[in-house]
Amino acid sequence: MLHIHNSMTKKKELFTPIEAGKVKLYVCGMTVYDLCHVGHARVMVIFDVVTHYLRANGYEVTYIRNITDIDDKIIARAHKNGENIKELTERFIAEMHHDADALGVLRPDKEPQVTESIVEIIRMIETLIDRGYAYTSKNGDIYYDVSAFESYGKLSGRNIDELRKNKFTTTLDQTKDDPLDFVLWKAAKPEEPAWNSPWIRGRPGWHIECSAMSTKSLGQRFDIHGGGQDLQFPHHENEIAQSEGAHGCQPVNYWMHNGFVRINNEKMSKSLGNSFTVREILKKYDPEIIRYFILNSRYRSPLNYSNQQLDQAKNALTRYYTALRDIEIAPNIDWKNDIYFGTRFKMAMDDDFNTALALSVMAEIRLELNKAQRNKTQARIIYLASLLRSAGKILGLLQQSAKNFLMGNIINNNKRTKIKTLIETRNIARKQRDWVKADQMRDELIEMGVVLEDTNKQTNWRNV
RNA sequence: GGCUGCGUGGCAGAGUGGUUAUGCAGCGGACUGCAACUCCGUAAACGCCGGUUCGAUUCCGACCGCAGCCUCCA
Repeated sequence: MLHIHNSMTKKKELFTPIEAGKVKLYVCGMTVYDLCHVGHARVMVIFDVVTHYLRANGYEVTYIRNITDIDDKIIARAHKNGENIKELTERFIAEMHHDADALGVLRPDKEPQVTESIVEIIRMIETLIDRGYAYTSKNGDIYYDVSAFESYGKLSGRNIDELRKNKFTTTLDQTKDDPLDFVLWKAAKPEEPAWNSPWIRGRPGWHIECSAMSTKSLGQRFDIHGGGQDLQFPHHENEIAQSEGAHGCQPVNYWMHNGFVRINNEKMSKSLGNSFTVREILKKYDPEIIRYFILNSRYRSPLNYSNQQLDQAKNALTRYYTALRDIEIAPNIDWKNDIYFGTRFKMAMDDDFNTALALSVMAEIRLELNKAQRNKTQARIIYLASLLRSAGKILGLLQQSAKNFLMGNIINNNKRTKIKTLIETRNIARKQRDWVKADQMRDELIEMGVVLEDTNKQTNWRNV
């Protein structure tokens, strides 16, 4: 029985979909003006696992992750680059897909873009005006009237009066009736992209697009809405105000917010200038290492980024793949049918997607697998290795060939040949009990970043 | 200032009112020509102070420290 921590109630709740057997999931995706950083990777990986797990439980999942392709920062970046906005956003959408693919993140079922949803956005704003939740300001912008929405603040635990106090001390926007009101539609400056509307020619505000796109893709009510913790306020709060204001019903049943990635105990973010792009990390680490690193802690906790952490993840994965090396997988073996490990894996995942605990079960499977290898119990070896691959599939781990993970860095054929030659020479020396020569060969390989493992049958090698 | 959340062994990270995961690293042993791999064993923790309790790391309260949101942000 799957339980999900609902940010709205701050409790773990039994998951019950609106429609039996189906799950509608919406996740706030990227604003595309730069490369993905680790924080983006975290959202993508987490909800990829959520989707995998729901599907493994037999749900038919519709997974929507939007792309914000028009906003102030995009305009500013395009201007700075001297680049066309469309070119810029298309470029970074492609880059995002590149990173997502590398990380083994499946594409969502749909990735709606704001610029392709203007009609729906305008329609929703009209509804909000009709229903008394929005007004036209003096300068022609359309604002949401927060005071009209009684339960404003319920998701983030804000008190409207407290918020007002803070707002008054900072900015006072003369065009708004209330400093808390937020813009739904705003006038575009001359060179900015703009669309015709019943009001001023302009473009949508920041929050309305998610309300419009989730409605467009999933309907007025859906099961799960996900995103980073920083979106809880004001973005998701405003989304609720918009959707509920327009439709008169609660839009989302379960809100899931993932914790931040931190670096040196500080939130990683572009504005702080302390972010690492996925691309940078991929230069040094296999993408699966990033995935393991992300899934080794619970999605709601903060995640500290450091090279030491990635190295630990790398060592752990090396041990998994070492255990899996040279074993044929039986594809019909499914973790769900395993009483001992499978049940505990499921219990972990059922507990609000406790991937860290699920990984500890996988570590136990690995131990049993290694024991089976020592005992040479062939059927058991195949079973456990298949079990490991099957469970790993939910987490998007252990899906590549062991050789690829362990030896993949060295793609240069000459180098491979040299490694092979050195190993052969060394093994001849070993037969002749010429240990000095044999050790020379091995040292030379270590210099090349290659570690040897002798077995009775053969000598295996892998990258350091 | 307001509102959240957090503080677990060397590092990372689960979890629990009593038997105290897991990973990486360490130590001892087995295996090995020596290593590596692997296995066996081992040590080590619950911020501080009170309270509740037969018993608290786990519940409650104060304190200290940290992070986040309140402005763009995954």
